[in-house]
Amino acid sequence: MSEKQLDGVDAILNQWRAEKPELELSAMAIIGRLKRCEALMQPQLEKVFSQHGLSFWEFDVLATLLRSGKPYCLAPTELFSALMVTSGTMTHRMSQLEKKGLIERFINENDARSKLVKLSASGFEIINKAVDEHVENERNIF
Amino acid sequence: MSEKQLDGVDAILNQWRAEKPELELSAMAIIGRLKRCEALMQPQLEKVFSQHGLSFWEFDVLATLLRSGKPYCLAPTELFSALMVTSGTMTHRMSQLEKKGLIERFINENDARSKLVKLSASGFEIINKAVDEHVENERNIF
DNA sequence: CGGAGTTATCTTGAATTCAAGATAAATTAT
DNA sequence: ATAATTTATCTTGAATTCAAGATAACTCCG
Repeated sequence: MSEKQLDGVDAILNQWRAEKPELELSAMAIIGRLKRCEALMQPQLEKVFSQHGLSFWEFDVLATLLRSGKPYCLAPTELFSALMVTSGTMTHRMSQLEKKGLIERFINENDARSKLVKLSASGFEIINKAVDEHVENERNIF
Repeated sequence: MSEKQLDGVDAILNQWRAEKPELELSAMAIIGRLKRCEALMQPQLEKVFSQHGLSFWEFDVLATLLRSGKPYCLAPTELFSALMVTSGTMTHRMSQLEKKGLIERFINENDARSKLVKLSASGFEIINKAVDEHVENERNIF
């Protein structure tokens, strides 16, 4: 029953065995395949995003707003914390999404340091459909 | 025995359950955790690289040369194919590594279109040690 | 109240990457 | 042999990101 299909990771492991036989590679094998999984999955996921005119990061921001629930509105810090990017990156993303009309921004009554971010009507429409297809896509990947 | 420790992915799944209960999230749960794993591992791996004065991509290029075996020399196309980046990215990486003295380049006698890439003596020293520690680091991550 | 420290955001400049096009060398077909 | 095609690499310009520093608004304490 032992499978002998060599994959790309096996090829790399074999090179290491030849060049540095003293290395204990079991951990590398697992981490390597984990990375491989991600790399193979990425383009598949992006296919669905682009069908809705979205890039990966645009999907990410809009989906975060959607799943936050009504009124689909968060402060920038909540967003970049959830998305694990810097505040500077978030500033850039918000301005792009605002240009595309997918989000709207407005004053936070409770804290003048924030301009809140909210899904626009069209942003909601688009991300709502895109999420459905994304989830279906993830299921198909298995 | 069922663990009830909520992780970041669980929190996201719960948000989706509240906002869009019709979604079937089992695939998202797995893919989400896979991404989470990668995101958590990355800084840990970079810690070792930086101890050797290397960034992630520098380690990647040098390690690819090392595991190719003597004479630690490949054509640019072999490198960017292995590394899954574009040729333009590879051009940039090679020029940076050459500036740092970690690789050397020279004429390919068999094909004048290529300038071959070879680990320098110092490049070999550095990547050889870095790989040892990297493998150890990967083992510790478990 | 008023200054010190904290927090939220934005700005700037550099690094990294890719896509698309340009260039030059090798290969193939006539 | 030579034109057409393919292959290998590099160049260019745009996109995305981050780190570090700047700003402005809050909070807290005496």
